[in-house]
Amino acid sequence: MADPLSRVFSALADPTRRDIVARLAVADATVNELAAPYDVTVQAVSKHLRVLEDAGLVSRSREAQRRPVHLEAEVFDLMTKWIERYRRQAEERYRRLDDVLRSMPDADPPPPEENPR
Amino acid sequence: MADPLSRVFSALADPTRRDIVARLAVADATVNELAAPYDVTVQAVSKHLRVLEDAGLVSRSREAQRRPVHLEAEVFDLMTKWIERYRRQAEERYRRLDDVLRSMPDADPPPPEENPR
DNA sequence: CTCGTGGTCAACCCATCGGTTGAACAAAGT
DNA sequence: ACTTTGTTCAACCGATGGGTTGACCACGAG
Repeated sequence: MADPLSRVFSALADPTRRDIVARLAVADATVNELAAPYDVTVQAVSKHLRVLEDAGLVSRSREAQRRPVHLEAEVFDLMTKWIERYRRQAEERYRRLDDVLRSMPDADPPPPEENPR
Repeated sequence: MADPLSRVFSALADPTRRDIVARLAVADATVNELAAPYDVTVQAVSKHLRVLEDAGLVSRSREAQRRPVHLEAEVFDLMTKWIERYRRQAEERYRRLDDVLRSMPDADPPPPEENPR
């Protein structure tokens, strides 16, 4: 699975990984610190970090024997760009459909915003 | 994997699925139409649509024996909200770090931005 | 009623994923 | 030099994911 977008999306498809990102947004942390709250082994968390790193979401520097993990914000843009593009397109299409319905000879009463949100 | 956010992210972690979304942003389509461009079976595409549907990205209506697929834009917000939150936080943190560095009395030569990006 | 057509369900295959344990490596501290 | 602390590597395990084939169901056309 080479492509960057897939890597980012699937990296964030895991709750633990998202939580790690959330915590890294507050402050850098080491693997052990990150692993503490979860009841999985440190190795498991290390693997998670590897995934995040491969996705470009995170970087590890070296500082003594510690390896502080740092959140890399830029990659987010990749996603937001993709998402926004198709969201806009879909909404645009929705708006146009709306216009069409509105401009329709009132043959078929348009279901009056059936949307019980 | 119950939580909605995970479902959306992992739904979009697949290139084929993203492509389907991209095409549905232009116009609704049936399963067969959607399957045409790819060299996989219709069943495979049907499965993809199921995943997208479970993620709330897509809805299938019934129209004669056809089942047109429609892109649902709202779910995107879930993602963008999540992403934007942590991106802002990370950028904020970066900005603050910058300030700190700038306001530092040049006592201890701060490891001069050891960050060979 | 029967026959295409559009779509799904079911069972299976193999690769990947999240997790484990156990060993190894790297850099202090003693 | 030996030990401790932090981290990763390797091998394995069960579950899930994307794909297949083959049967099945729903519908409209003849």
